[in-house]
Amino acid sequence: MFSLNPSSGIPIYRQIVQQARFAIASGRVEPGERLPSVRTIATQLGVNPMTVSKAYSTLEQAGVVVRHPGIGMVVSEAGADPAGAIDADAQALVATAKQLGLSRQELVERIDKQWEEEWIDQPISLRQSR
Amino acid sequence: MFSLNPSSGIPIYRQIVQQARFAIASGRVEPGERLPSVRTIATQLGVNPMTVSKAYSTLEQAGVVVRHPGIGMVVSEAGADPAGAIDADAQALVATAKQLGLSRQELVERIDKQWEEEWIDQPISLRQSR
DNA sequence: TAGGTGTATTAATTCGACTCGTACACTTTC
DNA sequence: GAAAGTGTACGAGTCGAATTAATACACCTA
Repeated sequence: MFSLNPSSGIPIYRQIVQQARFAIASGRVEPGERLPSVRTIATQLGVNPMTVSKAYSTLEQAGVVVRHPGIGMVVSEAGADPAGAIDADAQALVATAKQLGLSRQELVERIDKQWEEEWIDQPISLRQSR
Repeated sequence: MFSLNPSSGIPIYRQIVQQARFAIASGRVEPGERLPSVRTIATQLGVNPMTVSKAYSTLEQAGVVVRHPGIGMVVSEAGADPAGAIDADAQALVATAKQLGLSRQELVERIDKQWEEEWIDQPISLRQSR
């Protein structure tokens, strides 16, 4: 389910977070389902269990999964909503915009401009060889 | 014109950048006007001129000011537009949103939600004692 | 030329991010 | 209760980027 790209420069735990998010956002793993155990992934990827745990903690804090003691990490209902993943970034942007005295309208215009210009980067998970 | 908050944890040169941006965005310094010289600020704040220079370089790269050799840093016309200051953040947000498969509409909705919830943090420059 | 402007270069240092080893608390299952 | 599974708190080590500074330089104005 997970694979690493050592040359990407992206930290291991972030790659795991990202891939889990895409797996969930794309419906490959549905709410209520379990993610593979920390040790399973750690063995597969050849990394320390703590590294995987850190990825899972990040996902939990983001509300994507819920920790069930003795069971594992289960995908939450809200976690299936991909919009949640960008709330942190959105919040930072809004804070800056308000500090600078921008109106909501002006901010949205700025977003639109970026939306048209921005290239779509391939997600890491799709770059991997399988 | 500038003051430091040593306990803020924010790097000196960033504090300078931020305060210059607010000074410009608020109209305290208008396009065509000069910012104080590197050495003037450095002496006032008790920091190295290079630190101030780094702040100025950042502002120049952002298009807020223009370098006039032998004269100093002059506020540019475009620099007065506060929207430019958030482009970098906006771009990051849009990239993430596209990766997650959000539509433009969904992203804007997310922004709106944050807009209503978000508290307005006092800008650093207003926190300072004068 | 004298006095002002910003900065290239280099180095020291700090600081946080990342990863891992170990040991632990907890739940399920038998 | 015992065995085998779950995630994690704690601590240490490593690494690299970010920050700041000292110095010397190129440039422009008057």
